[in-house]
Amino acid sequence: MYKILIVDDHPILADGLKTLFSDYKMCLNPEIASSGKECLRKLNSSEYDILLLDINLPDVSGIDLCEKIHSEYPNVKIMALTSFSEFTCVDNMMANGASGYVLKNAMPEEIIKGVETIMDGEIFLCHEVDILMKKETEKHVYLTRREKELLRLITEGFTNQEISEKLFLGSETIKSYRKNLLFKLNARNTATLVKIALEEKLV
Amino acid sequence: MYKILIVDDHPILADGLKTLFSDYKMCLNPEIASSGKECLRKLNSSEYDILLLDINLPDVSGIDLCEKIHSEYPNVKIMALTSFSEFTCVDNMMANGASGYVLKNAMPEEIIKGVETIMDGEIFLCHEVDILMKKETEKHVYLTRREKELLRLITEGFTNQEISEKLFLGSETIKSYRKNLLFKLNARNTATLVKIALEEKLV
DNA sequence: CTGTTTTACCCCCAAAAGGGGGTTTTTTCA
DNA sequence: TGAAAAAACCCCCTTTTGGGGGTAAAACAG
Repeated sequence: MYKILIVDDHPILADGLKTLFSDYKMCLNPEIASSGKECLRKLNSSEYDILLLDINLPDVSGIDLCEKIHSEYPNVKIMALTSFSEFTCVDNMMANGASGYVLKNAMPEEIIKGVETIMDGEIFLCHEVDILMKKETEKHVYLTRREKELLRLITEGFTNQEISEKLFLGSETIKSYRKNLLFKLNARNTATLVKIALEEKLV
Repeated sequence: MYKILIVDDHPILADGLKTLFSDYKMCLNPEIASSGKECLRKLNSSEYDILLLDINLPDVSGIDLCEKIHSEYPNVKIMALTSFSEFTCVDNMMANGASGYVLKNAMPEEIIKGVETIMDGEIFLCHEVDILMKKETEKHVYLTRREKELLRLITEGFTNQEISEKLFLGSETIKSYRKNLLFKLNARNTATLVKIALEEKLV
Protein backbone atom coordinates (compact mmCIF):
# COMPACT_ATOMS: atom_id res chain seq x y z
CA MET A 1 0.00 0.00 0.00
CA TYR A 2 1.38 3.37 -1.03
CA LYS A 3 0.40 6.94 -0.45
CA ILE A 4 -0.39 8.20 -3.92
CA LEU A 5 -1.11 11.70 -5.16
CA ILE A 6 -2.65 12.12 -8.58
CA VAL A 7 -1.92 15.50 -10.14
CA ASP A 8 -4.26 15.89 -13.07
CA ASP A 9 -7.03 18.26 -14.07
CA HIS A 10 -9.15 15.54 -15.72
CA PRO A 11 -11.70 14.45 -13.07
CA ILE A 12 -12.89 11.45 -15.07
CA LEU A 13 -9.40 10.14 -15.61
CA ALA A 14 -8.46 10.75 -11.99
CA ASP A 15 -11.55 8.79 -11.00
CA GLY A 16 -10.58 5.94 -13.27
CA LEU A 17 -7.15 5.87 -11.66
CA LYS A 18 -8.69 5.88 -8.20
CA THR A 19 -10.77 2.80 -9.05
CA LEU A 20 -7.73 1.17 -10.60
CA PHE A 21 -5.53 1.62 -7.53
CA SER A 22 -8.29 0.35 -5.26
CA ASP A 23 -8.85 -2.72 -7.42
CA TYR A 24 -5.17 -3.58 -7.33
CA LYS A 25 -4.98 -2.75 -3.62
CA MET A 26 -2.16 -0.30 -4.18
CA CYS A 27 -3.78 2.60 -2.46
CA LEU A 28 -7.16 2.80 -0.78
CA ASN A 29 -7.86 6.43 -1.34
CA PRO A 30 -5.40 8.24 -3.58
CA GLU A 31 -5.67 11.98 -3.30
CA ILE A 32 -6.19 14.23 -6.28
CA ALA A 33 -4.75 17.64 -7.04
CA SER A 34 -6.12 19.35 -10.10
CA SER A 35 -3.52 22.10 -10.36
CA GLY A 36 0.11 22.79 -9.60
CA LYS A 37 -0.87 25.03 -6.72
CA GLU A 38 -3.06 22.39 -5.11
CA CYS A 39 -0.32 19.82 -5.63
CA LEU A 40 2.24 21.89 -3.72
CA ARG A 41 -0.25 22.58 -0.93
CA LYS A 42 -0.93 18.88 -0.49
CA LEU A 43 2.75 18.02 -0.59
CA ASN A 44 3.34 20.55 2.13
CA SER A 45 0.69 19.27 4.49
CA SER A 46 1.00 15.55 3.99
CA GLU A 47 3.51 12.88 3.01
CA TYR A 48 3.31 10.88 -0.21
CA ASP A 49 5.25 7.98 -1.65
CA ILE A 50 4.57 8.65 -5.27
CA LEU A 51 3.07 11.30 -7.52
CA LEU A 52 1.36 10.72 -10.85
CA LEU A 53 2.07 13.96 -12.66
CA ASP A 54 0.36 15.31 -15.75
CA ILE A 55 2.29 17.75 -17.96
CA ASN A 56 -0.67 19.82 -19.08
CA LEU A 57 -1.78 21.54 -15.90
CA PRO A 58 -3.95 24.64 -15.92
CA ASP A 59 -1.56 26.84 -13.94
CA VAL A 60 2.00 25.58 -14.44
CA SER A 61 3.99 23.40 -16.79
CA GLY A 62 4.34 19.87 -15.41
CA ILE A 63 7.97 19.95 -16.53
CA ASP A 64 8.77 22.90 -14.28
CA LEU A 65 6.66 21.50 -11.46
CA CYS A 66 8.54 18.21 -11.69
CA GLU A 67 11.86 19.97 -11.18
CA LYS A 68 10.55 21.96 -8.24
CA ILE A 69 9.05 18.94 -6.49
CA HIS A 70 12.11 16.83 -7.09
CA SER A 71 14.42 19.38 -5.47
CA GLU A 72 12.10 20.20 -2.55
CA TYR A 73 10.84 16.67 -1.84
CA PRO A 74 13.60 14.38 -3.11
CA ASN A 75 12.06 11.32 -1.44
CA VAL A 76 8.78 11.55 -3.34
CA LYS A 77 8.88 9.48 -6.52
CA ILE A 78 7.42 11.08 -9.63
CA MET A 79 5.75 9.30 -12.48
CA ALA A 80 4.85 11.39 -15.51
CA LEU A 81 1.40 10.52 -16.80
CA THR A 82 0.57 12.35 -19.99
CA SER A 83 -0.65 12.08 -23.56
CA PHE A 84 2.52 13.48 -25.08
CA SER A 85 4.58 10.95 -26.91
CA GLU A 86 7.48 13.22 -27.84
CA PHE A 87 11.16 12.71 -27.27
CA THR A 88 11.66 16.19 -25.86
CA CYS A 89 8.86 15.82 -23.30
CA VAL A 90 10.11 12.49 -22.01
CA ASP A 91 13.70 13.73 -22.01
CA ASN A 92 12.78 16.88 -20.06
CA MET A 93 10.70 15.06 -17.48
CA MET A 94 13.33 12.42 -16.84
CA ALA A 95 16.03 15.10 -16.64
CA ASN A 96 13.91 17.00 -14.12
CA GLY A 97 13.69 14.13 -11.70
CA ALA A 98 10.85 11.88 -12.86
CA SER A 99 11.39 8.16 -12.30
CA GLY A 100 8.89 7.03 -14.88
CA TYR A 101 6.86 8.07 -17.90
CA VAL A 102 3.55 6.50 -18.82
CA LEU A 103 1.15 7.48 -21.56
CA LYS A 104 -2.48 8.08 -20.72
CA ASN A 105 -3.62 5.52 -23.24
CA ALA A 106 -1.54 2.82 -21.57
CA MET A 107 -3.25 -0.31 -20.29
CA PRO A 108 -4.23 -0.21 -16.62
CA GLU A 109 -1.86 -3.09 -15.86
CA GLU A 110 1.00 -1.12 -17.31
CA ILE A 111 0.34 1.80 -14.99
CA ILE A 112 0.24 -0.55 -12.01
CA LYS A 113 3.46 -2.17 -13.14
CA GLY A 114 5.01 1.28 -13.55
CA VAL A 115 4.16 2.31 -10.00
CA GLU A 116 5.57 -0.95 -8.64
CA THR A 117 8.77 -0.64 -10.66
CA ILE A 118 9.33 2.91 -9.53
CA MET A 119 8.64 2.04 -5.89
CA ASP A 120 11.31 -0.64 -6.20
CA GLY A 121 13.72 2.18 -6.97
CA GLU A 122 13.92 1.56 -10.68
CA ILE A 123 13.16 3.61 -13.76
CA PHE A 124 10.02 2.84 -15.75
CA LEU A 125 8.98 3.81 -19.25
CA CYS A 126 5.79 2.45 -20.73
CA HIS A 127 6.25 0.22 -23.75
CA GLU A 128 5.36 2.81 -26.39
CA VAL A 129 7.66 5.41 -24.87
CA ASP A 130 10.46 2.89 -24.51
CA ILE A 131 10.27 2.17 -28.23
CA LEU A 132 10.14 5.87 -29.01
CA MET A 133 13.19 6.68 -26.95
CA LYS A 134 15.26 3.87 -28.40
CA LYS A 135 14.35 4.98 -31.90
CA GLU A 136 14.84 8.70 -31.36
CA THR A 137 17.91 8.78 -29.13
CA GLU A 138 20.14 8.02 -32.09
CA LYS A 139 18.77 10.44 -34.58
CA HIS A 140 17.91 13.15 -32.10
CA VAL A 141 19.89 16.33 -32.49
CA TYR A 142 21.26 18.22 -29.55
CA LEU A 143 20.82 21.98 -29.65
CA THR A 144 22.93 24.30 -27.54
CA ARG A 145 21.28 26.89 -25.31
CA ARG A 146 21.97 29.65 -27.78
CA GLU A 147 20.64 27.63 -30.69
CA LYS A 148 17.41 26.95 -28.83
CA GLU A 149 17.06 30.65 -28.14
CA LEU A 150 17.63 31.51 -31.78
CA LEU A 151 15.19 28.84 -32.88
CA ARG A 152 12.56 30.27 -30.58
CA LEU A 153 13.05 33.79 -31.97
CA ILE A 154 12.96 32.55 -35.56
CA THR A 155 9.75 30.67 -34.77
CA GLU A 156 8.30 33.87 -33.36
CA GLY A 157 8.83 35.45 -36.76
CA PHE A 158 11.75 37.79 -36.08
CA THR A 159 14.18 38.57 -38.89
CA ASN A 160 17.97 38.28 -38.57
CA GLN A 161 18.14 42.05 -38.23
CA GLU A 162 15.65 42.15 -35.38
CA ILE A 163 17.21 39.24 -33.55
CA SER A 164 20.68 40.76 -33.81
CA GLU A 165 19.38 43.98 -32.23
CA LYS A 166 17.54 42.08 -29.53
CA LEU A 167 20.60 40.05 -28.55
CA PHE A 168 23.22 42.71 -29.27
CA LEU A 169 24.91 40.53 -31.85
CA GLY A 170 25.93 41.08 -35.45
CA SER A 171 23.33 40.10 -38.03
CA GLU A 172 25.93 37.90 -39.74
CA THR A 173 26.13 35.92 -36.53
CA ILE A 174 22.41 35.27 -36.58
CA LYS A 175 22.73 34.23 -40.20
CA SER A 176 25.29 31.63 -39.23
CA TYR A 177 23.09 30.29 -36.45
CA ARG A 178 20.18 30.10 -38.81
CA LYS A 179 22.21 28.16 -41.37
CA ASN A 180 23.40 25.86 -38.64
CA LEU A 181 19.89 25.20 -37.39
CA LEU A 182 18.74 24.39 -40.92
CA PHE A 183 21.59 21.91 -41.17
CA LYS A 184 21.17 20.35 -37.73
CA LEU A 185 17.42 19.91 -38.04
CA ASN A 186 17.67 18.93 -41.67
CA ALA A 187 15.27 21.66 -42.79
CA ARG A 188 15.22 23.18 -46.25
CA ASN A 189 13.98 26.60 -45.19
CA THR A 190 12.39 28.65 -42.44
CA ALA A 191 8.96 27.07 -42.98
CA THR A 192 10.22 23.54 -42.30
CA LEU A 193 12.41 24.81 -39.49
CA VAL A 194 9.39 26.27 -37.68
CA LYS A 195 7.35 23.16 -38.39
CA ILE A 196 10.01 20.87 -36.92
CA ALA A 197 10.53 23.16 -33.93
CA LEU A 198 6.84 23.13 -33.07
CA GLU A 199 6.19 19.48 -33.82
CA GLU A 200 9.16 18.23 -31.83
CA LYS A 201 8.36 20.69 -29.07
CA LEU A 202 11.88 22.12 -29.27
CA VAL A 203 10.66 25.57 -28.37
CA MET B 1 -31.41 4.86 -19.86
CA TYR B 2 -29.51 5.19 -23.10
CA LYS B 3 -27.39 2.90 -25.19
CA ILE B 4 -24.00 4.55 -25.11
CA LEU B 5 -20.84 3.79 -27.06
CA ILE B 6 -17.58 5.30 -25.86
CA VAL B 7 -15.01 5.64 -28.63
CA ASP B 8 -11.70 6.33 -26.97
CA ASP B 9 -8.31 4.66 -26.75
CA HIS B 10 -7.72 5.66 -23.12
CA PRO B 11 -8.82 2.66 -21.02
CA ILE B 12 -8.60 4.55 -17.73
CA LEU B 13 -10.72 7.41 -18.99
CA ALA B 14 -13.23 5.04 -20.57
CA ASP B 15 -13.45 3.27 -17.22
CA GLY B 16 -14.06 6.54 -15.44
CA LEU B 17 -16.87 7.31 -17.86
CA LYS B 18 -18.36 3.87 -17.33
CA THR B 19 -18.51 4.45 -13.59
CA LEU B 20 -19.93 7.91 -14.16
CA PHE B 21 -22.79 6.72 -16.35
CA SER B 22 -23.63 3.94 -13.93
CA ASP B 23 -23.66 6.33 -10.99
CA TYR B 24 -26.04 8.65 -12.78
CA LYS B 25 -28.11 5.73 -14.03
CA MET B 26 -27.76 6.84 -17.62
CA CYS B 27 -26.45 3.60 -18.94
CA LEU B 28 -25.80 0.36 -17.10
CA ASN B 29 -23.00 -0.94 -19.23
CA PRO B 30 -21.72 1.46 -21.88
CA GLU B 31 -19.65 -0.26 -24.52
CA ILE B 32 -16.16 0.84 -25.41
CA ALA B 33 -14.44 0.96 -28.78
CA SER B 34 -10.76 1.85 -28.71
CA SER B 35 -10.32 2.49 -32.41
CA GLY B 36 -12.24 3.75 -35.42
CA LYS B 37 -12.39 0.24 -36.84
CA GLU B 38 -13.85 -1.24 -33.68
CA CYS B 39 -16.33 1.62 -33.51
CA LEU B 40 -17.67 0.94 -36.99
CA ARG B 41 -17.87 -2.79 -36.25
CA LYS B 42 -19.92 -2.17 -33.13
CA LEU B 43 -22.19 0.32 -34.90
CA ASN B 44 -22.83 -2.28 -37.55
CA SER B 45 -23.80 -5.07 -35.19
CA SER B 46 -25.73 -3.19 -32.55
CA GLU B 47 -27.84 -0.05 -32.10
CA TYR B 48 -26.77 2.94 -30.05
CA ASP B 49 -28.42 6.15 -28.97
CA ILE B 50 -25.30 8.20 -28.52
CA LEU B 51 -21.58 8.05 -29.17
CA LEU B 52 -18.87 9.75 -27.15
CA LEU B 53 -16.20 10.31 -29.75
CA ASP B 54 -12.55 11.15 -29.19
CA ILE B 55 -10.66 12.99 -31.95
CA ASN B 56 -7.29 11.38 -31.37
CA LEU B 57 -7.86 7.78 -32.36
CA PRO B 58 -5.02 5.43 -33.23
CA ASP B 59 -6.26 4.53 -36.70
CA VAL B 60 -8.42 7.38 -38.03
CA SER B 61 -9.09 11.04 -37.39
CA GLY B 62 -12.16 11.50 -35.22
CA ILE B 63 -13.18 14.35 -37.51
CA ASP B 64 -13.39 12.07 -40.54
CA LEU B 65 -14.99 9.30 -38.51
CA CYS B 66 -17.65 11.72 -37.29
CA GLU B 67 -18.62 12.60 -40.84
CA LYS B 68 -18.78 8.96 -41.86
CA ILE B 69 -20.90 7.92 -38.90
CA HIS B 70 -23.23 10.84 -39.27
CA SER B 71 -23.99 10.04 -42.89
CA GLU B 72 -24.29 6.27 -42.39
CA TYR B 73 -26.14 6.31 -39.06
CA PRO B 74 -27.96 9.64 -38.99
CA ASN B 75 -30.02 8.66 -35.95
CA VAL B 76 -27.03 8.12 -33.71
CA LYS B 77 -26.15 11.26 -31.79
CA ILE B 78 -22.48 12.16 -31.57
CA MET B 79 -20.78 13.98 -28.75
CA ALA B 80 -17.15 14.95 -29.27
CA LEU B 81 -15.09 14.27 -26.16
CA THR B 82 -11.53 15.49 -26.54
CA SER B 83 -8.73 17.52 -25.02
CA PHE B 84 -8.50 19.95 -27.93
CA SER B 85 -9.76 23.38 -27.14
CA GLU B 86 -9.28 24.88 -30.60
CA PHE B 87 -11.78 26.73 -32.73
CA THR B 88 -10.99 24.70 -35.83
CA CYS B 89 -11.50 21.37 -34.06
CA VAL B 90 -14.86 22.33 -32.62
CA ASP B 91 -15.93 23.90 -35.89
CA ASN B 92 -14.97 20.81 -37.89
CA MET B 93 -16.68 18.38 -35.55
CA MET B 94 -19.90 20.36 -35.42
CA ALA B 95 -19.85 20.77 -39.22
CA ASN B 96 -19.38 17.01 -39.58
CA GLY B 97 -22.48 16.13 -37.63
CA ALA B 98 -21.58 16.23 -33.95
CA SER B 99 -24.33 17.46 -31.64
CA GLY B 100 -22.03 18.36 -28.79
CA TYR B 101 -18.44 19.06 -27.82
CA VAL B 102 -17.10 18.44 -24.33
CA LEU B 103 -13.54 18.75 -23.09
CA LYS B 104 -11.96 15.85 -21.26
CA ASN B 105 -11.19 18.02 -18.28
CA ALA B 106 -14.85 18.94 -17.89
CA MET B 107 -16.62 18.16 -14.64
CA PRO B 108 -18.51 14.84 -14.58
CA GLU B 109 -21.82 16.67 -14.12
CA GLU B 110 -21.15 18.65 -17.26
CA ILE B 111 -20.70 15.50 -19.30
CA ILE B 112 -23.94 14.08 -17.92
CA LYS B 113 -25.71 17.34 -18.68
CA GLY B 114 -24.25 17.27 -22.18
CA VAL B 115 -25.58 13.79 -22.89
CA GLU B 116 -29.03 14.76 -21.60
CA THR B 117 -29.11 17.95 -23.64
CA ILE B 118 -28.11 16.13 -26.80
CA MET B 119 -30.65 13.37 -26.24
CA ASP B 120 -33.31 16.08 -25.95
CA GLY B 121 -32.38 17.00 -29.52
CA GLU B 122 -30.40 20.09 -28.68
CA ILE B 123 -26.83 21.19 -29.25
CA PHE B 124 -24.40 21.18 -26.33
CA LEU B 125 -21.04 22.82 -25.86
CA CYS B 126 -19.25 22.60 -22.53
CA HIS B 127 -18.74 25.90 -20.78
CA GLU B 128 -15.09 26.40 -21.72
CA VAL B 129 -15.76 25.63 -25.38
CA ASP B 130 -18.82 27.87 -25.41
CA ILE B 131 -16.68 30.78 -24.21
CA LEU B 132 -14.00 29.93 -26.76
CA MET B 133 -16.42 29.84 -29.67
CA LYS B 134 -18.08 33.12 -28.72
CA LYS B 135 -14.69 34.77 -28.44
CA GLU B 136 -13.19 33.30 -31.60
CA THR B 137 -16.14 33.35 -33.99
CA GLU B 138 -15.73 37.09 -34.49
CA LYS B 139 -12.02 37.25 -35.05
CA HIS B 140 -11.73 33.92 -36.83
CA VAL B 141 -10.73 34.10 -40.46
CA TYR B 142 -12.31 31.94 -43.09
CA LEU B 143 -9.91 30.34 -45.56
CA THR B 144 -11.09 29.01 -48.90
CA ARG B 145 -10.31 25.47 -49.99
CA ARG B 146 -7.48 26.63 -52.21
CA GLU B 147 -6.02 28.84 -49.51
CA LYS B 148 -5.97 25.94 -47.07
CA GLU B 149 -4.20 23.82 -49.66
CA LEU B 150 -1.61 26.51 -50.27
CA LEU B 151 -1.13 27.00 -46.54
CA ARG B 152 -0.52 23.30 -46.14
CA LEU B 153 2.09 23.27 -48.91
CA ILE B 154 3.83 26.34 -47.52
CA THR B 155 3.89 24.70 -44.10
CA GLU B 156 5.46 21.63 -45.67
CA GLY B 157 8.31 23.86 -46.83
CA PHE B 158 7.67 24.08 -50.56
CA THR B 159 8.73 27.21 -52.44
CA ASN B 160 6.44 29.17 -54.75
CA GLN B 161 8.20 27.60 -57.71
CA GLU B 162 7.64 24.07 -56.45
CA ILE B 163 4.03 24.68 -55.54
CA SER B 164 3.28 26.21 -58.91
CA GLU B 165 4.68 23.12 -60.64
CA LYS B 166 2.80 20.81 -58.32
CA LEU B 167 -0.53 22.53 -58.93
CA PHE B 168 0.07 23.51 -62.58
CA LEU B 169 -0.29 27.18 -61.76
CA GLY B 170 1.86 30.22 -62.44
CA SER B 171 4.34 31.08 -59.71
CA GLU B 172 2.92 34.61 -59.61
CA THR B 173 -0.39 33.07 -58.62
CA ILE B 174 1.20 31.31 -55.68
CA LYS B 175 2.84 34.57 -54.71
CA SER B 176 -0.56 36.23 -54.59
CA TYR B 177 -2.00 33.46 -52.45
CA ARG B 178 0.95 33.69 -50.12
CA LYS B 179 0.54 37.43 -49.74
CA ASN B 180 -3.15 36.94 -49.14
CA LEU B 181 -2.55 34.33 -46.46
CA LEU B 182 -0.08 36.63 -44.71
CA PHE B 183 -2.73 39.32 -44.71
CA LYS B 184 -5.64 37.13 -43.66
CA LEU B 185 -3.79 35.44 -40.82
CA ASN B 186 -2.05 38.66 -39.84
CA ALA B 187 1.41 37.14 -40.18
CA ARG B 188 4.58 39.09 -40.92
CA ASN B 189 6.40 36.31 -42.73
CA THR B 190 6.52 32.60 -43.49
CA ALA B 191 7.72 31.72 -40.00
CA THR B 192 4.70 33.25 -38.29
CA LEU B 193 2.42 31.89 -41.00
CA VAL B 194 3.58 28.34 -40.29
CA LYS B 195 3.36 28.92 -36.55
CA ILE B 196 -0.23 30.16 -36.77
CA ALA B 197 -1.21 27.37 -39.16
CA LEU B 198 0.09 24.70 -36.80
CA GLU B 199 -1.11 26.27 -33.58
CA GLU B 200 -4.63 26.92 -34.84
CA LYS B 201 -4.69 23.50 -36.46
CA LEU B 202 -5.53 25.06 -39.83
CA VAL B 203 -3.59 22.40 -41.68
C1' DC C 1 46.50 22.83 -19.47
C1' DT C 2 45.15 21.32 -23.74
C1' DG C 3 41.69 19.82 -26.94
C1' DT C 4 36.81 20.17 -27.95
C1' DT C 5 32.65 22.75 -27.97
C1' DT C 6 30.30 26.87 -27.99
C1' DT C 7 29.72 31.44 -29.25
C1' DA C 8 30.39 35.16 -32.29
C1' DC C 9 32.08 36.99 -36.40
C1' DC C 10 32.94 37.90 -41.86
C1' DC C 11 32.41 37.96 -47.36
C1' DC C 12 30.23 36.83 -51.89
C1' DC C 13 26.41 35.91 -54.59
C1' DA C 14 21.98 33.57 -55.85
C1' DA C 15 17.33 32.46 -54.68
C1' DA C 16 13.21 33.27 -52.43
C1' DA C 17 9.92 36.08 -50.06
C1' DG C 18 7.50 40.42 -49.26
C1' DG C 19 5.08 44.99 -50.44
C1' DG C 20 2.78 47.72 -53.69
C1' DG C 21 -0.01 47.97 -57.27
C1' DG C 22 -3.29 45.68 -60.37
C1' DT C 23 -6.75 42.32 -64.18
C1' DT C 24 -9.59 38.45 -65.82
C1' DT C 25 -12.15 34.33 -65.73
C1' DT C 26 -14.73 30.90 -63.46
C1' DT C 27 -17.79 29.29 -59.74
C1' DT C 28 -21.25 29.72 -56.49
C1' DC C 29 -25.59 30.62 -54.69
C1' DA C 30 -29.36 33.68 -53.45
C1' DT D 1 -29.72 35.28 -63.86
C1' DG D 2 -26.76 38.30 -62.00
C1' DA D 3 -23.92 39.91 -58.22
C1' DA D 4 -20.46 38.19 -55.13
C1' DA D 5 -16.82 35.21 -54.11
C1' DA D 6 -13.03 32.42 -55.46
C1' DA D 7 -9.39 31.23 -58.38
C1' DA D 8 -5.77 32.46 -61.42
C1' DC D 9 -2.77 35.77 -63.34
C1' DC D 10 0.82 39.88 -63.99
C1' DC D 11 4.71 43.66 -63.15
C1' DC D 12 8.14 46.39 -60.44
C1' DC D 13 11.31 46.67 -56.91
C1' DT D 14 13.21 45.80 -52.01
C1' DT D 15 14.27 42.91 -48.25
C1' DT D 16 15.31 38.62 -46.38
C1' DT D 17 16.94 34.12 -46.79
C1' DG D 18 19.95 30.39 -48.25
C1' DG D 19 24.45 28.17 -49.88
C1' DG D 20 29.27 28.37 -50.14
C1' DG D 21 33.12 29.39 -48.10
C1' DG D 22 35.53 30.57 -43.84
C1' DT D 23 38.12 32.80 -38.74
C1' DA D 24 38.76 33.74 -33.74
C1' DA D 25 37.95 34.17 -28.95
C1' DA D 26 35.84 32.22 -24.90
C1' DA D 27 34.15 28.42 -22.14
C1' DC D 28 34.23 23.78 -20.64
C1' DA D 29 35.84 19.26 -19.33
C1' DG D 30 39.05 15.50 -19.24
